[in-house]
Amino acid sequence: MVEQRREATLADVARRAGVSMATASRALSARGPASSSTRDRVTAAARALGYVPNPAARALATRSGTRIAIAVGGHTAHVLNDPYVARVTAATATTAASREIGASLHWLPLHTPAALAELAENRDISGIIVVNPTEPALAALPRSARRRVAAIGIGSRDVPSFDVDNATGTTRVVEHLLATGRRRIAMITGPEWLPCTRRALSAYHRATADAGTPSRHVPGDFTAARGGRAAADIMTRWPDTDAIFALGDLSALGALDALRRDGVDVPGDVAVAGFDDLAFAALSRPGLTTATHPVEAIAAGAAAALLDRRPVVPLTFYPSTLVVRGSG
Amino acid sequence: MVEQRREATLADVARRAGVSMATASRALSARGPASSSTRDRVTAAARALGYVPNPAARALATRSGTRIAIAVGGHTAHVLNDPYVARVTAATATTAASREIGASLHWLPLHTPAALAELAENRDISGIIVVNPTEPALAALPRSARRRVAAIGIGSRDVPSFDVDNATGTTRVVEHLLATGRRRIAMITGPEWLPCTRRALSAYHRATADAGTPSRHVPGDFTAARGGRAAADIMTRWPDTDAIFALGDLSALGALDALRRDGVDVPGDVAVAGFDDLAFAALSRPGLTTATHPVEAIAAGAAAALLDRRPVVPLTFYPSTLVVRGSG
DNA sequence: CTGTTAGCGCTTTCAC
DNA sequence: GTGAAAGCGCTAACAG
Repeated sequence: MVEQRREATLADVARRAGVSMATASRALSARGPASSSTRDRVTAAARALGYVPNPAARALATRSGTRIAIAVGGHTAHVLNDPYVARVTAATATTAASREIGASLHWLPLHTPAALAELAENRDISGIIVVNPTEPALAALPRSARRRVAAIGIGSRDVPSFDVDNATGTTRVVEHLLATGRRRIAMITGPEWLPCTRRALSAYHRATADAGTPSRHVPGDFTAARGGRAAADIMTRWPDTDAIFALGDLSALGALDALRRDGVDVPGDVAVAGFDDLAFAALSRPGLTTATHPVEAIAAGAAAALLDRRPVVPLTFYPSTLVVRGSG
Repeated sequence: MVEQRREATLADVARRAGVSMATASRALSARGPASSSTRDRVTAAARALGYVPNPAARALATRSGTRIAIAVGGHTAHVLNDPYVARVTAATATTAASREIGASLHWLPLHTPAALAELAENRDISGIIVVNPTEPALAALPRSARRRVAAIGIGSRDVPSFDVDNATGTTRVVEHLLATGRRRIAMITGPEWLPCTRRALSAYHRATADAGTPSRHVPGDFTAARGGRAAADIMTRWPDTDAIFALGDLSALGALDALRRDGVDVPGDVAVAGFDDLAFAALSRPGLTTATHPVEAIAAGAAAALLDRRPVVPLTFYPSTLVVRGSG
């Protein structure tokens, strides 16, 4: 740690290394030609001076942007208060910090698919992480947005997707319920406009079909209140249901509560399982059986892909593992 | 919305308004002199061109930074995964978005008070929000950091504090417990090194003293596990305790669970109350009695103070209100 | 009140 | 492989 009166600039580094600023820039950014001896001298000078590049200057010169935007679709700006969104934001802001940039959080009105494209036009934004995008929003992206957008949820030809493997996670949960003797398993999903839960729904259909048991599906919205209503709904329509799997712990906890209130014993009469493994899943009584969701790793992966601008596989799935607790 | 081949720059605006760039800059930023007629012309030109200032250029010229940093003290970087920290980050990133900047999240090792000062040196950072700072960290700040740091927690002569009014919140909770007949109320606080909970502790001491009831205090760390252990500890040391108040819903839920496991009836034998009103406080059985904590408003207030660089009162308290549920 | 003139710190042609 | 020079878009003296 070298103390400097004012922050060292590239000019200082170049001077100390006895080269021009242009050379110093190339050597440091490893872009363009540079002899290895020069590179070493420049690197040494930079370290000696405690040189840290000025992101604003770099952004201005390269038009690369100064922050990574997180965009979340929803009916109201209220989605920005969701704990899941908060986790994504914190993880992104941590990754961003290590690259000397920031993260900003934006609401995308659900019925304005052009909003995402508009964000992508903003040259001050290095890249965008779209959380739970819809197909129309993705389709409205101009080609120029390629490599500038990554999705946590479904992707598209141009937008790589980083997501939890909710198909396998779902399969594991359903198989666990089947293995413990459940035969009439109902599922509560996310909002119907949310495409990224479709894979989970298919996995559920397949798992129940394979077992020769019925499929019973009710959409939710990831809130506890709606989860409770969905559970009541399920028990009315299919009174012999012996397990409820909700895609989201919050909904599952809401379901758990509703069942209990209606005098249904959990897990005696009906098993309940969730998805996400939130901190609170371990605190309910009975504890909530669920599947993990590595949000932090997913957000970090998406952010890194965006910032590194390196070619990336179109679909990256992060594994989800079963967590068995008392509820089912 | 006007479509432009390339983004309009200040030069375009100035040209269209028939003034110099300097004048356009003054007119738009409302800094420095400018006749109102000029101002109007410039504003109109800017709107017509759909002009949006380039934050990177502005940051470079003014050295004002491109992001707001959130710094959280803790023993390990694990504190960055805390849901409370995530809420603060999301709220800050939202406020930042409206100012075209970003937010980054940083861990401050607890025993390196200089880490905060070092962050404050970074000229790419517009301002810092310190979450739960310690006195040594604040004391280590150079004078040059004035107006660049705001605290969510304790402040100092130079650092304004934005915090929930946990003294009043605590008083309300304790008075509620007293009003419902509790007489031996114990309190679980945060870590002992965390100064921002002291006010709450004093309020607790005062409220119990006023009522002529004993004070029973055990430190915690805001986690559920520790809350559970603290509750067990309390019941061992003071078996006649009839209420436990935890400064943090997570701890309260942990306490609730531990009591239940030990066969203690809640609220029959012992009432339990928390603080924060997390989403999950409403989902436990019995529901958790608690006090609200307007994290989003606090973070937005701190961020705005930092970005506006306007004089700010040293201490801003956000009100906390009692939420009575089944646990006490 | 307004225009001119220098930068802010970095990258990037384009010669050499 | 390296250097000179021209910006990126904006603000801040300093004259007038």
